[in-house]
Amino acid sequence: MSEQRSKRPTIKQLAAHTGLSPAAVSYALRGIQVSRETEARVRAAADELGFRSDPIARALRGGKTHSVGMLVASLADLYTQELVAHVQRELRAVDHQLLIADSDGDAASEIPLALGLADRRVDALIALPIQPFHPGWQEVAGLVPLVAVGDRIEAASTAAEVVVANDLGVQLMLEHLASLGHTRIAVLSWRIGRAPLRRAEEAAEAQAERLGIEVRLEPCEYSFNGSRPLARELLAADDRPSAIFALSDSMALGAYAACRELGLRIPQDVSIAGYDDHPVASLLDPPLTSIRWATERVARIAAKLALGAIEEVAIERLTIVPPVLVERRSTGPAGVR
Amino acid sequence: MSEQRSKRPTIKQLAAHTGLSPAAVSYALRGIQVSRETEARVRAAADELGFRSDPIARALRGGKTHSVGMLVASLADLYTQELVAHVQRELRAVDHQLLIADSDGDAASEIPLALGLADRRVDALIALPIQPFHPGWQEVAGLVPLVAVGDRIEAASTAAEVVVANDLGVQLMLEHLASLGHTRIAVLSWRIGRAPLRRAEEAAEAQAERLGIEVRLEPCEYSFNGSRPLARELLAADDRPSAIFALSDSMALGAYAACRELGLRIPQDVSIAGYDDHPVASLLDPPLTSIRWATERVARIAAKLALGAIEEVAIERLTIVPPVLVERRSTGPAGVR
DNA sequence: AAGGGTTACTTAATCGATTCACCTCTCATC
DNA sequence: GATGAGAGGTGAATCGATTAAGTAACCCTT
Repeated sequence: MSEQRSKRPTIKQLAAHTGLSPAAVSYALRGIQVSRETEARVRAAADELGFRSDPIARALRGGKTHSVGMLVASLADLYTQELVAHVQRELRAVDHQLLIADSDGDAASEIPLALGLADRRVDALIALPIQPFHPGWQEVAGLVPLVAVGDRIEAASTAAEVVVANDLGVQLMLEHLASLGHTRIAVLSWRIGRAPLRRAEEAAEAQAERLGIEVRLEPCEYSFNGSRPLARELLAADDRPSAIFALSDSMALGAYAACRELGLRIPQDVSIAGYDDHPVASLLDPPLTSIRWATERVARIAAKLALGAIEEVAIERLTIVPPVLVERRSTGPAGVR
Repeated sequence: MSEQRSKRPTIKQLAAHTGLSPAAVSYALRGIQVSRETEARVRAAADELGFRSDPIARALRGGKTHSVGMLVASLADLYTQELVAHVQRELRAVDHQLLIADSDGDAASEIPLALGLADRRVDALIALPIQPFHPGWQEVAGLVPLVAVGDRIEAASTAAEVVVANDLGVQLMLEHLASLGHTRIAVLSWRIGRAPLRRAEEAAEAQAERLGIEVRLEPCEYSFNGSRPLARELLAADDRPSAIFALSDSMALGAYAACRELGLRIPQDVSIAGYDDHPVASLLDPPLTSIRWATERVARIAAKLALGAIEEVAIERLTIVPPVLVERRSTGPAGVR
């Protein structure tokens, strides 16, 4: 029972073991161009030796790798984590591997990371772009079927897009806050100058003008730990906003924590609103007003589209997901300070 | 400006472009065995043509892939998501790729998934094992440096282990609940018969005996959506437990949701306790009593260990993380029903 | 029995980078 | 000026699987 050869058997060893050529074994394993008898013999030998086809070798030759890449902007963010989890689940069902790259909000690293995934021969790439206008996407799309999620990728011909109408989401929330009498609202966005959530920010500014309210875009790390100190700073200032609208629930959580630290009551002292409607939103104290956009469904669609693009079947090129406002108790009438 | 050749340049094209042999280019790119002049020329050409070394080809030849695999038991779980996020961040800092596999609680798929990651030539594998005694780990460990997180992998000689003393964590919580007068406690665990959190369950049973309380292990999906219906069922029963101890915060969230649905107050009607102390735990209504074990630190350590194993530097073989009880307001005296 | 068409294979090239074995200079040394 | 060492390369094999092209055997047809 010497387990000496810790090496896995190759197709060559299978060939030797069955008295066939490597090519014949390769064909047999895929059940083409061989007799029933040979196929059975090869399969038996494969089972006996514990043969597993080497994905790396197959990839090099140009075949499918049965892997899908996913490029996200912040794995520290709850909704991104949800997306990843759901995509993973879909992929697992069809025995595909998930490769993750996280730009961590750094716009400059987005394209290189995408190219890196393409280099690893992912069969498709699901991207949550932060720089949808970057020309580099064109090169990426030339290397691998590209599925854009959340935002459109304008700079390239993607295989498919699942777009959340974030301009509408922002509008819904700002209208809600404005109707409660809030006129000075801080919007926790993204590290400015690096990776603007451009469309959402533009929508916020447009709505501010339309509604006649003041909206301040605050650059932020896209996570709980990133938003807490910022929220604290904003809320401790003399001219603190009467409402904070975080462009993700994770950031809203940071604002909650900041309120706790400062002894501010939600929503009496300050209203907090989130975005994404993560499962925890309804369980917070108080329950968080947020924008829901069917994270799970989006993830599923994205995964299906990626797999569809791999199989080269016809897929829906553009899916637009309309977000809805979920009003809970973290937003209330603006105080009279 | 024809972008016709969407193919990336290979080392062979670099060779043609510089008038050298492919071998020389290969050496030059790594700065060995070539003159300064040649090296500079090759680098210049590489930049000009936008050359990126093919990780797949390198992997096939046996070199490093600059990727690390991570095998988790439920990507739907919040603490797992945290671990993944932090590991990813560490890897990104050294330009490594993360490959994820999720057994989704299915014990039978754990070893095949690990082998699948090994097949993809990950340089190291970080695993959160659910079957630490499975002999298959030996084969995995023979193929790739293996870092166990959370639980020990008994069946194989791992490269390193970061072990959370979950028996202690379970003990702390059960003592806490017992001291509050709870004598009938439901422990939300794991789908029984598939992937027992064996040590935690054993600890729970041992403590139940020691403390003279009744503990019922309830098989559960390791996530918010998995625990909600189960918790609802438990709480709707006539002989409902006076406390629910969920072995992850995600499952505790499901219990919260169930309480909302049933109109039960926490902790007056039922105490809820979690495990992991996720950032949201303190922001819930009421704040969740949980067990903290430094998720982020564990993730960082695991990543460092994996990278250390890759570099073949000496690393700490065994790190034991002691969990602590974080008492908040979701647990209270047992009611007098 | 010669020709055409299958079937079931084998041989060899290929994917891109690495590395072993070898070759050719140059330069210092005796 | 022969000897040896080292620098700076080149050629070919290699990793494991796939696939185009070729071949041998066989059956069927006329």
